[in-house]
Amino acid sequence: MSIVFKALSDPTRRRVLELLKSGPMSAGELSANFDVSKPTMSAHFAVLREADLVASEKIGKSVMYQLKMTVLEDALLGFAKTFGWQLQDIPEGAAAPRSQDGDNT
Amino acid sequence: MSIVFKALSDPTRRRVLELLKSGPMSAGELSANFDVSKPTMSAHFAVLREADLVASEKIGKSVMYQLKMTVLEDALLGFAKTFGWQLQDIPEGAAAPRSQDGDNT
DNA sequence: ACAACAATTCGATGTTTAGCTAAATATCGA
DNA sequence: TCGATATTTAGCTAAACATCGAATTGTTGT
Repeated sequence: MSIVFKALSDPTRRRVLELLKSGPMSAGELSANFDVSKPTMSAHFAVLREADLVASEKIGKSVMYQLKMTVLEDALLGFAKTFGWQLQDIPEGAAAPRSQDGDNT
Repeated sequence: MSIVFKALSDPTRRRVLELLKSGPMSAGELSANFDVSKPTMSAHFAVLREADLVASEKIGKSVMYQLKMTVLEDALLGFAKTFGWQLQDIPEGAAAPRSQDGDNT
């Protein structure tokens, strides 16, 4: 659980997860969204892999990354529960309060 | 948001928050629950303070710490929302799946 | 004033992290 | 096999963290 929170404590990694929300993406495609070197991104991927938040599969020259939603959900839920909360899916059409991201640092 | 997750990435700090769930406690009382030095605990408190997860007030010789539930809730919620989840209070008498804590490392 | 206590700050040490460049590895197409 | 492309590994620096014992600050009771 600590390693999941540690993985989430970096904005780059959180955004990687968010990008993966819409489907699997290659390391290269993901990297293109950030202003850091490929090796640095690779290190971030390694952290996410170690936290088991993503699965990786080599396809041809590329490595595809896929979000492991349930792992993320379970970690968050596990913690939330100790504070008397539970997670619930927001219904599809529920006038999304558009990702009011706020402080992303 | 990063600093909140960073604060939560340490089991000692998570347990401090959990202890504070049941009400305010002094630095000393909190420290008594852990097997680390006072200075180390003090550093953990500082991290929690910086993340605004706790409020501190000096009362006599002691410093009382109080959990800032709403800050914790907002941080968690803010992140959960980007993944299509929302937080909900678990109803009081809801046969608590007793804090099945699991991996706490 | 002073001793006792609570908590924090200080200084030292070892570990981890984010970031870089350069080099190595793996795969594909010609 | 050669060259191009994609990703990771190696090796490094600088900054951040965790932890401790010792010293310091602030408060209370005598």
